[in-house]
Amino acid sequence: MAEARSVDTRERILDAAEHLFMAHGYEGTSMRQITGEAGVNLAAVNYHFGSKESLMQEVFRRRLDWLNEERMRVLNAMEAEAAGKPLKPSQIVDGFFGTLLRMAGDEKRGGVTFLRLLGRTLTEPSEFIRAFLAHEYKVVMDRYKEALFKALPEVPKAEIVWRFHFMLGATSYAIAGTDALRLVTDWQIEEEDSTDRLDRLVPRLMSFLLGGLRSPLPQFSDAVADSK
Amino acid sequence: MAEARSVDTRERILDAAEHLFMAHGYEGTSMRQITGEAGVNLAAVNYHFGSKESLMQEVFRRRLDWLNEERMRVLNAMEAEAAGKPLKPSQIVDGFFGTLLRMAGDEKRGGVTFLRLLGRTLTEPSEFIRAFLAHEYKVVMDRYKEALFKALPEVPKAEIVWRFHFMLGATSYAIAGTDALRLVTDWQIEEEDSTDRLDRLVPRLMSFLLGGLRSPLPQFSDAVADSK
DNA sequence: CTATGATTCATACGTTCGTTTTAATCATAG
DNA sequence: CTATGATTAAAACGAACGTATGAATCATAG
Repeated sequence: MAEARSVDTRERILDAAEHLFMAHGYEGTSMRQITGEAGVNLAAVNYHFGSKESLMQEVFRRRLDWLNEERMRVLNAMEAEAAGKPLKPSQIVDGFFGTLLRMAGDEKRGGVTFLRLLGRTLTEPSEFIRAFLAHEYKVVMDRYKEALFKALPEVPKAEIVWRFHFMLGATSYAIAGTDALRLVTDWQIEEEDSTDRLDRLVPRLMSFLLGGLRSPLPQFSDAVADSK
Repeated sequence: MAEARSVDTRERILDAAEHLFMAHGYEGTSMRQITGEAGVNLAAVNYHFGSKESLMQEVFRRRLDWLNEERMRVLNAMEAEAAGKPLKPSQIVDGFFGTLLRMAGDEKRGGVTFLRLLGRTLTEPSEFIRAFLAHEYKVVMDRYKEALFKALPEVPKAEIVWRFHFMLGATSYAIAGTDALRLVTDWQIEEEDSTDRLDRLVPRLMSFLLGGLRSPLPQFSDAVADSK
């Protein structure tokens, strides 16, 4: 079997697709752009992946498989160490979001490009993408939610789920918008080079997420006089 | 001038476009879908708006003009009341994000549909949309950032800008993902009807945002031994 | 060296896209 | 009632899309 060339071609296509999907979105990227940037023939995508949709899924699977396994490894290790006792919220948050962010420093795992793609894709309208991501994420997400339930027994589960959701959003923006929202915020802050910025983003975001997660519970205006 | 029909048509197109852009994204929505749902002729969009891009801009302008003016009104009123003294962070956050969220309860102003569209679009890849939104947002954003700088004089400005960014992300997800991430999180929480959910979302999110905003400042690992 | 299967290539297919054109229809002013 | 300008309608445009086809090219097994 002659796989030497095809592996190269596959990888080149995945890299180009990852980059272009990040920059222009799924619908906004054409097969001709992808094969053009990858320097391969137009038909190569359908030959190696079958379709554009399958290519997109493979782009994500290539990175998410590792990420989710790593998250599982980290959580398992922490829970083994704790020996049945609840984990600290900061541990759990770091296991889920910190692992993700540290992935950005690893160019072998896609670096910031994939992280930005992921950040943007979580709000992507395309149905099949959301369904695919939901499926890929579900098992890990459930484990981390359970850990949070255990770590914060006095907080209603609904509240924890909401705050997990908020944390996802803040993280997604922190990644995706590292340059996207620079336009909006205009920054005017002392410039840091990108690796430096990433190093500092982790503690910055982590501090914000933990502050939000441990914030006092909201008081609903109908808390006493409940109408229904 | 016979404007009776054209106003109806314009509005019908804008409503359909708002809904479809929210559901399938800008690139994922075709002119034929829009005119089909609006019940108007295909050529009507180009007649009334000139192009698909201009239509998209008009969809946003119709809502954002009011929103940003309202945000300005609220901020001006609060600052007038404070008479030079710094505002409370909770006031500022509520003025910016609370105003946005309460817009969702106002069906005349687009309701949840527009809010979801906005949430998703802030991470939209299309260049012209981001540029347009940045332009529309800049003035208001700057005023609110200044207010936060004044309210939190002991916090470095860079940190405030980052946290504003994080808050935007959390809010965006809170809106856009009200059903998008239901797949991912699987919820399994007691179901609330949608108006009830929105009523409760505001204090929930506000509590999270304020917790994050006022969280202890992050400690950078190189804080003491600075290499450069 | 040749045969074989994997891969690459140029090219074309059928659709759908946003936009444009030209004619029909409408509301209203004179 | 008729003329006029605004709006709607039907049809078509070229371009770009994702995909499929069949021949050329490659690496390797026998």
